Amino acid sequence: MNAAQRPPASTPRQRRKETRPQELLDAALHLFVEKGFAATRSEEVARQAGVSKGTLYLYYPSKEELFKAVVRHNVVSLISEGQEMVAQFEGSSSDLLVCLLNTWWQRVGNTPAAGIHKIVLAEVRNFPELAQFYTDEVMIPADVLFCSAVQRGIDSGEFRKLPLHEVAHALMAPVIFMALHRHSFGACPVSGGLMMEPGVMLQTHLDLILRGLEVRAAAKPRARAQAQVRRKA
Amino acid sequence: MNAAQRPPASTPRQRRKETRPQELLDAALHLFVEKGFAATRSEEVARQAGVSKGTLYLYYPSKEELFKAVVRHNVVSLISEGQEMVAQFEGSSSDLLVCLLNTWWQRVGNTPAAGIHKIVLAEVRNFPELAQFYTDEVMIPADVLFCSAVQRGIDSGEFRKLPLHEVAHALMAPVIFMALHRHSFGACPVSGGLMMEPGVMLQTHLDLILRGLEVRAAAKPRARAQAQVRRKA
DNA sequence: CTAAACTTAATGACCCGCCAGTCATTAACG
DNA sequence: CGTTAATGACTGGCGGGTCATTAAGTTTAG
Repeated sequence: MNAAQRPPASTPRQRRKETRPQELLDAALHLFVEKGFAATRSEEVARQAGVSKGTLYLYYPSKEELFKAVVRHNVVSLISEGQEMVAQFEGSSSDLLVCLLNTWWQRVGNTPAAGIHKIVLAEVRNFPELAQFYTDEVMIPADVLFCSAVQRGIDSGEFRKLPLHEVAHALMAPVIFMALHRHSFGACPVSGGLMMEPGVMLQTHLDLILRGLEVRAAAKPRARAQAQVRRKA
Repeated sequence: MNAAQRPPASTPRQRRKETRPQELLDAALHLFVEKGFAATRSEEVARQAGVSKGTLYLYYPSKEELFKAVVRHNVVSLISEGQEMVAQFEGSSSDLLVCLLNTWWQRVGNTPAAGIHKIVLAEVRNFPELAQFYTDEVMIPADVLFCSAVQRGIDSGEFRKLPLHEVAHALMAPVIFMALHRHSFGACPVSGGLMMEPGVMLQTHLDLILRGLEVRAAAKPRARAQAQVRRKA
């Protein structure tokens, strides 16, 4: 919307080598999340950061490299933070999961950073190099992080023995999915959209899944229903 | 990949008014899912259907209308099918959910149709008209469908009383999310991708969530952990 | 302390390829 | 021979990336 807000409208052609990269990164994050990678024009990123297109290419050699820089700056660091939390946590594993998901929501889901996943999800097939980059630097570390938290609960006897990756997936999917929607439909001025209170959603989800993970309770009435349908397929 | 496979390479300029729309729809579905809406060139759709670009515009007035036709043809019908299943089902509500999710996976998740959601998720913000269209014709009916299945379980006393929309969300998110990934990273030739067996995933997810929904079990040790974190936020 | 000379951040006009949608022309079919 | 399905060259606009030019800030000379 408001182009060139940094220079107070009276200082064209400032030389500020130090602060440019950060400003470009911020502008790029917002626009990428809003429009997607391919649909974002590099000139618009420059404008939003208060510089010309040429200046942008002075700091980042291509749009793709700019995008990678955005990812590195906004996502990668958060994952190692999470890993530390898992390593240091002292309460029950249920509480760890509660803490992990709540923190994720505050630090990622509720910020533009979550929009990055939307972009990547939609566009990796058109940009194979980004697929490798994002898999290595984000997807795999995040998976490891959540698997280790679940493993902790299984080791301590607090959780049932279930397939690690699948549980991690069931754990993350609803929150990521909600974040995705907030950055697509949620940002559209559509009457009748399915709004959902994030707090209620998180609480309900945790309530459901932690009960599902608990080790007690009589075992297998469910397994039969499952098998029954499977036979049909 | 293989352009113009319909005409046996020796019959240019066939007149086949009846069959063209279906062929164009098929070609469009594949390409939209693979590349996204904006990135798919209309000429390529025509090529894949074995006609020229001009012919495409003879049947659909614009790319956007073509897309809507694809959605109507591939998604909308499936939802009413699901509604019928809920109405007619005679077993327990747990079995209904099992059946619903398994069917969804077979009929949507595991087909190109699921890729449509990926596109929409990523691109609605650039095409506001599509937002309204998809909300009205897909999102809301699907939400109603799943909510009614959960409501059925609550009414019968089989499930705990929990917020409807949120439970429906927790129910659908992991399967839709898996489908999304199969159409993005899953389709990339990336070494080290997080592959997941859909069968195992579905089973684990249902196992978790159905236990979570069950009405028995001592109630609130979890609620406290939740509140504890909330206070921190 | 001023001014000329120099270094380099910043600019934006320009190049080039791409693509949605059009329309005058062509030819299949009855 | 008339109707109309099908064609593809064409237009107009867009956008990534470049590069010769401009000027902000710095150093050196007088």
